Amino acid sequence: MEYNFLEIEKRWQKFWADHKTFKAEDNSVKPKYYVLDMFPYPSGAGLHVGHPLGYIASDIVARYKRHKGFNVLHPMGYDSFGLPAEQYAIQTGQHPSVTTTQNIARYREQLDKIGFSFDWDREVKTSDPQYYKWTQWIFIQIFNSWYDKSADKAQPISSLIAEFEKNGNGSVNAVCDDDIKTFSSEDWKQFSEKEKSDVLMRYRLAYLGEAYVNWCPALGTVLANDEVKDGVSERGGHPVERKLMKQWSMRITAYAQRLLDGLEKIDWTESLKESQRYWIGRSEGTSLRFKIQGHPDIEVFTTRPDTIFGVSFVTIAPEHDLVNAITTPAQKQAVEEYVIKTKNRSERERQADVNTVSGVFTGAYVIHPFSAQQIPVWIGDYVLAGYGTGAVMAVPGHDERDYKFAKHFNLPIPEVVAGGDLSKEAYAAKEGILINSDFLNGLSVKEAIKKAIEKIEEKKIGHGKVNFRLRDAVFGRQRYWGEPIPIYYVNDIPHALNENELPLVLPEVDKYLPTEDGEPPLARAAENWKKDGKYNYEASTMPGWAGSSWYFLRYMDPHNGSEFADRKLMDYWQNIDLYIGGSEHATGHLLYVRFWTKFLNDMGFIGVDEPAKKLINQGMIQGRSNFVYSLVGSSLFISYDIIKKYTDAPHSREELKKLIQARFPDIEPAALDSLRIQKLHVDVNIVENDVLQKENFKKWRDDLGNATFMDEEDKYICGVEIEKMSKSKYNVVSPDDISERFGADTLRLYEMFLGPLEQSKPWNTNGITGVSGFLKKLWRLFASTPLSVTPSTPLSVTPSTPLSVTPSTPLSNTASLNVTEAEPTKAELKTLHKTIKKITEDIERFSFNTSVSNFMICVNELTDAKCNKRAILEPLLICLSPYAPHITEELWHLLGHKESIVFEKFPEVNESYLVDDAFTYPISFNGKMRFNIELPATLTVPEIEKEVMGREEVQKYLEGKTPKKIIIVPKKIVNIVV
RNA sequence: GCUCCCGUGGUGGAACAGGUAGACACGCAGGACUUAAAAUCCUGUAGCUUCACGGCUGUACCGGUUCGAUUCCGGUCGGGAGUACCA
Repeated sequence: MEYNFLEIEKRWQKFWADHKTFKAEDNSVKPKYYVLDMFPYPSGAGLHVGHPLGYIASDIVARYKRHKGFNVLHPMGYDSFGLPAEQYAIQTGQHPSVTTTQNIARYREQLDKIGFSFDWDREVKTSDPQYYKWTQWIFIQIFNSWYDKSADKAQPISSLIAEFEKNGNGSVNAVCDDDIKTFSSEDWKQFSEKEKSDVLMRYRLAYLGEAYVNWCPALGTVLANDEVKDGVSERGGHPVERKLMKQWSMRITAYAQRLLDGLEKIDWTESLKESQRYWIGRSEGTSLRFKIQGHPDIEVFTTRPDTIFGVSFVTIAPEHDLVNAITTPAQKQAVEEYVIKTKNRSERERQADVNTVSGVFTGAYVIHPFSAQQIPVWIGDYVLAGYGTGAVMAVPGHDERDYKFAKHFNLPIPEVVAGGDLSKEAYAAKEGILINSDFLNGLSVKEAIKKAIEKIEEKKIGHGKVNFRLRDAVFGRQRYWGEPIPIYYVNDIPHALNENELPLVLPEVDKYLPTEDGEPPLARAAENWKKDGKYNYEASTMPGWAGSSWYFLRYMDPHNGSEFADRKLMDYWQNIDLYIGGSEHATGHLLYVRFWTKFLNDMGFIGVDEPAKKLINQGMIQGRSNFVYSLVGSSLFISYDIIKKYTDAPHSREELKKLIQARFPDIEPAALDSLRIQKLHVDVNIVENDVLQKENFKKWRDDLGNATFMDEEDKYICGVEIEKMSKSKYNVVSPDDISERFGADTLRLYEMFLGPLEQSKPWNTNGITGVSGFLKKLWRLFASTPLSVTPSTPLSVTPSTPLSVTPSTPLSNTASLNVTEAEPTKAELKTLHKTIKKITEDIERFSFNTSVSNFMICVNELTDAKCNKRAILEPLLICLSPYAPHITEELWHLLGHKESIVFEKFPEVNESYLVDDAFTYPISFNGKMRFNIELPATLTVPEIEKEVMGREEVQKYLEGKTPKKIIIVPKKIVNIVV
């Protein structure tokens, strides 16, 4: 009987699908467990071996938890809106939905071959109108809300309107735009409809507002901060510039503090929490107003109010509102030139040379609030318009950037905190004693900060303030392939659609490009794409992160047509117990999904305020590229080991020439003469253990048919480098190929065996024979005949057995196996229970690589013991089934079971089998090992001490001296300190 | 620059709470079976030293705490990830 994995895996995958084995129950008395993978964007390239890594881990946990008696929710879906499908559409004219559907089908086919236990009935696709109907609905809820600081939660906008009508906005404590004028209830009632709408817009959590955004001209759209890396777009790498635009945004800043606090109670990795903390960027400081003759005050934010007497100038951003107003006629030209210059610099240039100091004097002066001195106002692009107030009080003595600026423009650098050497550099440390600072003199920095805030508040020129680095999230995208924003305009006033008008379905367009006058592609929609036939819809669409910000909830009730999900179901499933995905989503998706969860919780739609209790970032699997070395001008390929030997020094190159000439006399003289060697990527699929398969290589490309090889012992060795897995590098390994050659179970085990889940590592197929051999060994434990007298009769197990065989009538029967009903020995029970214990611990702490090792140890021991007893093998199968579901299911049925192994209870550890009769203690003196003593394992610590001290060898070593201390670590060691 | 993570054999990696470092696997070497190959099985495999028993050195480097450190603390070097004029 052979282990025919291809036939077995296909058959069981079909069985599970037909029987809906992995259906999650909505009404269950069992405890729930929700394991979720970050759903993929279905790209055209299909899956490579790196993609399923996290899915395999989550699948193991899901299957394990089922064995442990949990009702498991383990769904999968697709984040199917996105840029690549749209760009493909622009090039080919093919509708993105067509490409997306094809890609999804391909993904599904590949996923199915790995034997995942997903409940496919719950599949969601963000581009499905029945899904994005509810994305739009949630958008409307956010649009119809404002953030009440007093209650510290979102509230319906109707409550704000009621307050305006009653009392105006005087006592409203909201997170909103910061330059809203105060109005009374009478004022409010006088406002026109448009004015009312504008005012409300400044309070809404989803709002249309003017803001500096990341504009990407090449993509023709705005991008969120997390979609921009190093000044270029994350997708495509196009330059990005700052642009003032009217855009839909989300007031995520309202949730900054709660997003920060929430991190404390969730089990995510420290590094991930750290990057979210950094992204949110809370800083405590003081807001402070400087008076300026004839103009509104200039407000600054500082974390160092203690250095107030060290201020020698004030710097404002080039985009600051007051730039034009305060500039004196004499400076007007210089300022204008500077402002235009900085505006034209792309964000990337601006970031690239952060060390170049630039700025210009406005000619204006502010008055120092305490010393009453005149302080010059400068413009500098090191001050960012978007952070704080866009203005800083410059303290060159104690801030590096101010220091550089002052040095460059020869401005005074007063010292107000003792401890540094200001002739060399700024002293920015927050320690030291204040000097030259009037009422702050002699205080420590900490005390001075407190005192300065007191004085500032006393003078009513400012107050203590917390600032966040986090900016509101731009929500509109000038793209086609996204959710339409459910807004229409009547006389330029935006209105949200009603629930019964959803979904607002994405209209057909003739082209997927912006219109000639720069409107987003949706503006190309036919004339009749209008609300009630006359009102224009919003033409921008939602960003990629909209659909993924709540999908974990939709899985709980994916087909609900009347709500985004039923509250009862959401209360049962709560939130994700284990979430697995890449760390690249740390400051994007993972922040937005927390934001929406908190919002939905505020509004009472859901009962949880964090989406995931535990999160694991799986590492990236890199590609392992192979190279061949061609002699330019010839068809000769030289093996890497020869290249390595002969290319370092010039004289060895001469030797190489001679060598080539000796072995290949017919070589083209010109090629030999120049001896240029070109390194070329070679498809890793025609390389085995870094040895080139020459025949396949010749067939790989047409021009290689007459390739000749120079190598040693007929082995052409390829060069190796670790790179990102990509088609162009010919280093993509497809999971399909691995499954075909070794089986899906082997693929699953090997991906886990490769190393810790969270670590990035290169894919290397070389080691796979280890796990493949392990499964064969396991099979032989059941099917071989090491003990039996008569070999098992070979049943009709031809590999071509048709799939129609229903697994409830097993392919063959127990007779074909060689498993006995004999009583297991103590040693066999120990092997089994040791394994159960280790595996349980391994899974509970997500250490999948060690658990694979532990299975191998177990099977090795059982093979050595020639153990083929049912009482040992059956529990082992259950333990292994989360990892290698197909082979275990097959053997389980061959053992005569009718039910799927999926529903079996996970075996419990019986500790009594693990207790040894005797235990060997290493005895050390002062930490140095000397010898071992065997003692009964049941002894208590004092008994061990007594026994050890009674031994002749110990006494001999002590030579009559009394030990100072005896340290006994039960089951480990006895250390005697002399 | 800042923040976080990590440095263990030829390789991937184990060592979970400070207690016999190198489990397990790959690779390599030798052997068995075979006409041969594949497959399978057995033995060895950190370094130095010893005929051998054994001994010594070893977890990037330097130092500390401890009877005992891969593990804890301080410093240095090297690698990776995130982030970047955030006042």
